[in-house]
Amino acid sequence: MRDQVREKIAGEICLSDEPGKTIRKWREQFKISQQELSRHLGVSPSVISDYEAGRRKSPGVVTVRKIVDAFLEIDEKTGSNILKQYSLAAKTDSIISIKEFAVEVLASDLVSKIQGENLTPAMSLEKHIHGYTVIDSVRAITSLSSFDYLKIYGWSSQRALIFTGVRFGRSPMIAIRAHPLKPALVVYQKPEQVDELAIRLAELEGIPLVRTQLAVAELVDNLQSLG
Amino acid sequence: MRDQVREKIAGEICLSDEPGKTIRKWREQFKISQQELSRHLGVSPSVISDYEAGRRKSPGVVTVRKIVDAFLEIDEKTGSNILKQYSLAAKTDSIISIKEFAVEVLASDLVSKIQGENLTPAMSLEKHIHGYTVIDSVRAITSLSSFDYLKIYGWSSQRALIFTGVRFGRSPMIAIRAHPLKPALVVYQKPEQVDELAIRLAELEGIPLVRTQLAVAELVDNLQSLG
DNA sequence: TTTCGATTACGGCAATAGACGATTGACGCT
DNA sequence: AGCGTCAATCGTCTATTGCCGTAATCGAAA
Repeated sequence: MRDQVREKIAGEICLSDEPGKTIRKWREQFKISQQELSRHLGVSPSVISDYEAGRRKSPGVVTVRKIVDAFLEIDEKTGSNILKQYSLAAKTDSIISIKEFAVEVLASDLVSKIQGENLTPAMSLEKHIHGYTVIDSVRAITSLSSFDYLKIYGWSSQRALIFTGVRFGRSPMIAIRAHPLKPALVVYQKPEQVDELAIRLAELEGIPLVRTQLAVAELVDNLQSLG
Repeated sequence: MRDQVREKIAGEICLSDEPGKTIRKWREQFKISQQELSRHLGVSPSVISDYEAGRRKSPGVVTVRKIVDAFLEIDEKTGSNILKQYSLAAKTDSIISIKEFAVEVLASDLVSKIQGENLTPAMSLEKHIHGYTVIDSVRAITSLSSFDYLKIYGWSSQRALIFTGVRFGRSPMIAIRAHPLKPALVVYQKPEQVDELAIRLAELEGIPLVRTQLAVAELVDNLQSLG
């Protein structure tokens, strides 16, 4: 990814009618001052200013390369890349229960334990589950950000995600599709009904989708007795 | 797609320790002779030979740009065969239009350009936009995986995501909340109506949500005239 | 108001890029 | 052998880059 960003920036500067302005654009995006950039490159600050002002109509590729590499090196030195900008603040009131199994559990055993009905028979339940998370999906819609999904996944993405308060089951599947990490199993607890689209999305992701009619308390008890 | 290949080649030449060799590599892959390239650029053939031999250690970006554009133009004159072959990413059905701005654009300017109405007045439009993606949201639901979201975001998450085919606007916002990268601006193109939840989700993410009644073609034209 | 840090504008200069033309070499075809 | 095409090498010249230093400007803070 670093090399792709590197190439992207260089390409953009190279192709710009106003390479100086593009250099500035990227420098600002990296939140780097001209002073800092000039120090890093070991040149006078007026050099950077002149480049960005377009004094040089056709900077050489060696110069462009040095500048682009400086952007990346300074960013890495300060540890503030894009992904790390995201807030670490987390809200956990959507997580009803979460547990890592001491011993991995077969998905089929878990489904049996919660008297689950497989809505995606084409999906194998011969998977190993390392843990589960029970999520209040009504709360999750409004209170969970992307980073919170990492909390939901806990230590392993090889887990069962169980959603309570589900009406048609679309929203959880949409969120799962959008997130880079995928669960091993998805369970809807007492949904009003399960939308056909939700089943299709599950199949597209290759994730078994299961329905259970157990109450939340019983569901959690049964899950905690596993592993 | 053409612009991506263009940028790729330029970036590669620019970043190469031996730009001359990289120029030759791409010329050969486009199956263009030095003679043909020199004729197209209106320079002496020895100029091309000198560049490729590395006689110039740091060719200027204007020169690189001319050369790259010559590759593409010559290829296009003969049926774009190489350009098609070397597309970097298959354009998914869901991406109607995508572009990186050469110079960042203010969100407020973009919104004006598409005659947008801000549905989240508490959200500032004083943001810098680096690019946009126009997404067919009906297709996106079933056909886009998490990886494809990275394509949507292109190289900068400081972009405007524009969703067409929106009914209530819930699904796009849910997907955005679930994904680690956040856009700077979300636009719904001619939604049936915008669900209150969608607005709330946008506010929770601190992302301005805008509605536009422009037709897709006009919307894309206006966007492409930016930056 | 003063100070300071950041940025800008510009003169100056050595080194290099951009481009030309002449010459040479390799190859295939007639 | 002669010719055309393609490519390589090199001397040369003009324009521009890469960089310096200096002075001025700007905005924020004291």
